Amino acid sequence: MKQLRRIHAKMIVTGLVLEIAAASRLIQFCSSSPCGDLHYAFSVFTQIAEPDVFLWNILIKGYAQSRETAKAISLYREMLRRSFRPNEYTFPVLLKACSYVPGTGTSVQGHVLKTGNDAVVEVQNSLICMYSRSGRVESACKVFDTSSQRDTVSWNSMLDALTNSGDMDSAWSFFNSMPQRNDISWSAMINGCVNNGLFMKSLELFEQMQVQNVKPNDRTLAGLITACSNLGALEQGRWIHAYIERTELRPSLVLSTALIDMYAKCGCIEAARAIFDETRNRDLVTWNAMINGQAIHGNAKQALALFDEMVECSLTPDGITFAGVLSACSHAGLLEKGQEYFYLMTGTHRITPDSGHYGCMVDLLGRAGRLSEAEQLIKAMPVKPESSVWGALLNACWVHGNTEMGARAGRVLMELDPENSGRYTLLSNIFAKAGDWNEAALVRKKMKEKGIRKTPGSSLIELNGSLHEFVMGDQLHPDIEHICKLVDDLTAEMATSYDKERSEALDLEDQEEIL
DNA sequence: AGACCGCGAC
Repeated sequence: MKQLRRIHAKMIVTGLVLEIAAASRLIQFCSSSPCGDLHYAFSVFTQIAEPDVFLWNILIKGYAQSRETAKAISLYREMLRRSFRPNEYTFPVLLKACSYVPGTGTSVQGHVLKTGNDAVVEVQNSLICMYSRSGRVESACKVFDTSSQRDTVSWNSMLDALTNSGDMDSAWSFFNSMPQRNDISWSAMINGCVNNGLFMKSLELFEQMQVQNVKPNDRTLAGLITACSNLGALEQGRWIHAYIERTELRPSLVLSTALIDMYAKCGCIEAARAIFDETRNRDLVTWNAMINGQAIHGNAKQALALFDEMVECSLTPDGITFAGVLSACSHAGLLEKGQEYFYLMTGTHRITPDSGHYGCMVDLLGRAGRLSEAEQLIKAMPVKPESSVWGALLNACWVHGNTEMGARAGRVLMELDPENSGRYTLLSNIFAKAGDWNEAALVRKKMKEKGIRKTPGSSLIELNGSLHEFVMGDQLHPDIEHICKLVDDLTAEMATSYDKERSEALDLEDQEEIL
């Protein structure tokens, strides 16, 4: 930009700015280069008496790409007002902006027809994407079905629209009927599976993709890593990591971030940290992955240190950053710190907290025994509290033995989350703790009547490449005796420092369920 | 003269 300004100055002196060809190059650079400056481009643009369609187009593109969608659209309106005729290059960039501004897409489609650009394949494809992004699959389908010509992009865009809508059955048959597939088709299908929770399926697809000799791109690999995070499939995750190191000189930022998240979620916080330390040009998402990873592992100190470090690097935290920071505070019971961050988030950064943020605050206040403040906070929430928020309060009521508030929270939870057996158990335990055995039994009866059963707890662990699964109460593991002995020893060790109040004896059935 | 469509990790 510095050099560019110098050139611009020279152009003004020589009168070259008035030459539209020269000025165009200047504006093109400012609006599309990553180190450019959109406002600068705009100010040069405004000084041109007779801009051409090309100039309008690249400015609209600049705004659409930098997410200033409203500005992109108002620029387009201005262009029409000044009687410029949009061409085949105008619509693809404009429609990108339209996906984010409700109600604009359909009228732009009208302009496409009126200006005779409806047969241009890029324009048709952009329409499909626009409808897909605005959640209107049927309209996307209609454009696809009636389009005069289709290229690979058309098919891929339509596939993407189908997976976005969650209709994976249609997506499957569409994928199988495609006349040609490239790496992007495969990555669209793999990511579609991941986004719809079909993690195993996505790994299977990757195998097929390799059989067919299609080279995975960054998007494919990022999707697969996400699948591994969700499955806790560390070994597969490691394999993909090794694959990346084998095939790329340095993993892209997106891949590094996905790997950090995967290792953290699979329990390898050190591996996550190692990648984080090696990652250059970390962005907000990278920091968020690491902060949330430390929070998951209960490392409050590290999470908060990372937050400070991130701010020092002049990055602006967002709602996800604070989700990690607050949950770290909540795990460690750091009430004052948590409050500090909550005010930093809402006051300084003007971020609207979601249910998760409130859940952390309710948990913090509740554990500290400040139950009425916790309840007040829920009542003052501008968004509808999810069940987890009331769950945090119910838990606090159990810890601190507040029966009345517990009953109130319990009632809300029976409405909000009637299938969750844990809530019934906790509420019943609150009554039992207060000696109100009638109420305790009543809650249990209601639970039985509704046929709610406890989902058996299960855990998976991968050790030296083989998977060990434990389901609540099973005795199937070959080493079960050894494992139980170790658990007993650990329990005994913990009991010595266990909060006396919480270990208060209830009847045997209750004890089982709490554990 | 110069450009346009498919992909977003927390």
